[in-house]
Amino acid sequence: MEDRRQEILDAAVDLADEMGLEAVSMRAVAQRTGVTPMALYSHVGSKAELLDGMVGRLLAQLRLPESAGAAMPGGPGPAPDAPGPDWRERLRTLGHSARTLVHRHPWASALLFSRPAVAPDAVRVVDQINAMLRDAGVPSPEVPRLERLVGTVILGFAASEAGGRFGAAEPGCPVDWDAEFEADLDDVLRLVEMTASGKATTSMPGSR
Amino acid sequence: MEDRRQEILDAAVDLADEMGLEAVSMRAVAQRTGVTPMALYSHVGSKAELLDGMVGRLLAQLRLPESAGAAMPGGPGPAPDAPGPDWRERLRTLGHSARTLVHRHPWASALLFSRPAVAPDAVRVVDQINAMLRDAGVPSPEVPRLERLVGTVILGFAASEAGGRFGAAEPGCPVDWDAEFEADLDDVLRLVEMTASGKATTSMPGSR
DNA sequence: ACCTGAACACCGTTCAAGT
DNA sequence: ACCTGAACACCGTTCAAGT
Repeated sequence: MEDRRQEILDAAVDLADEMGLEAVSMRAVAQRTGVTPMALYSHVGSKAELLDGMVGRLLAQLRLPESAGAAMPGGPGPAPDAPGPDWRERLRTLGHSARTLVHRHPWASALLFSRPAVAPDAVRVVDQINAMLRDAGVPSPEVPRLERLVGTVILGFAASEAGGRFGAAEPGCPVDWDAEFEADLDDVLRLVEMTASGKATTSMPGSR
Repeated sequence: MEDRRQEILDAAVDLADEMGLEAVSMRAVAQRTGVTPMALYSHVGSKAELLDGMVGRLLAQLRLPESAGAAMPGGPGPAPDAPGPDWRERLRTLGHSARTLVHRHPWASALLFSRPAVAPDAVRVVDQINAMLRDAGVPSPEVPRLERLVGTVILGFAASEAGGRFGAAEPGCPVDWDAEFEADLDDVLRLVEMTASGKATTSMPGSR
């Protein structure tokens, strides 16, 4: 029964949302689940695994924009020319979803930097971005690098907001963070376009 | 005597370098300084302040590229036309310094996201980047946003490397991270140039 | 297979006391 | 002003024992 594990993970996420990540102890999570601390170890192995599971839950619930030409009504046949949202719109949507997720769970931003994109929920996101970049016309050898760059900008912005790096800029000049994020997304899109159109000098020769 | 404080901070930095950040406890730092745990509180106030002081020490030792037309030999008179390294070279140098610093102190990347750029050592870096962007011709209202974006890309890359987000990409296809960082810097430079030349639509209207 | 209780080796921090 | 020792309320995890 993996049911119990999910229950534990959800309790831990709720606890982090309400009291902060430092309040997430094996003992506190156990109490919230109505069980003894040691009972957790049958389901999560260790605290590190608990934290991994927590970000996994979050990534799983991240709503991804549907890829172009997918999820069309009218039968299982492929519809390769169906005009789904174009890559620009999909990338913006993904960016907004990710930022919203971090707003909702600020404690997650630090963990997202420290866990490799290895869990299926994480590779799902990576694959989505790769697909967008290919649709944009980015040459194949540049796709992985650009995927990491796009992820770094989006995640870095959200982490800077959540962690406080952007905090308390100028007291006399309040910053509109929504608008700034939009402008950053614009810049990222332009970068992708430039790489796609070959205006950028290819600075990544054969990997090796 | 602020001397003792520095001694404590350095002991903590050494401890983090050797054993990781989780080994940095008040008790361990005290032992390394040859003092009782409680004696630390006269100098650092709390553990949070200790961590702040640690990143402060690191930022203070970050070697910044000399700004254009500064530190010229031959008297205190201003030499506004002295050709120091151009903004491109200075930004690359800063990027490499920051990445090298995080390589040397991987534990610092998480802290850099969670502390506002408020300490004098941090604003020193921010001001440097602002100066580079002005030299590049970025319009004034866009300078602060672009400073944050540049910082986010550089810090985000270093944090992804140090934290493990980039870890274990494809086993069959090793990635040259030095080359990737160089390519990312190229992209950032191009973005700055575009903003400077006004090719980018100004997406940040009057704040508010 | 899952859960319990006691125990071990730790934490950050407060407090009264020393010099 | 700076340091000490004891104490408080916590940690993650191991281990033997229960069902």
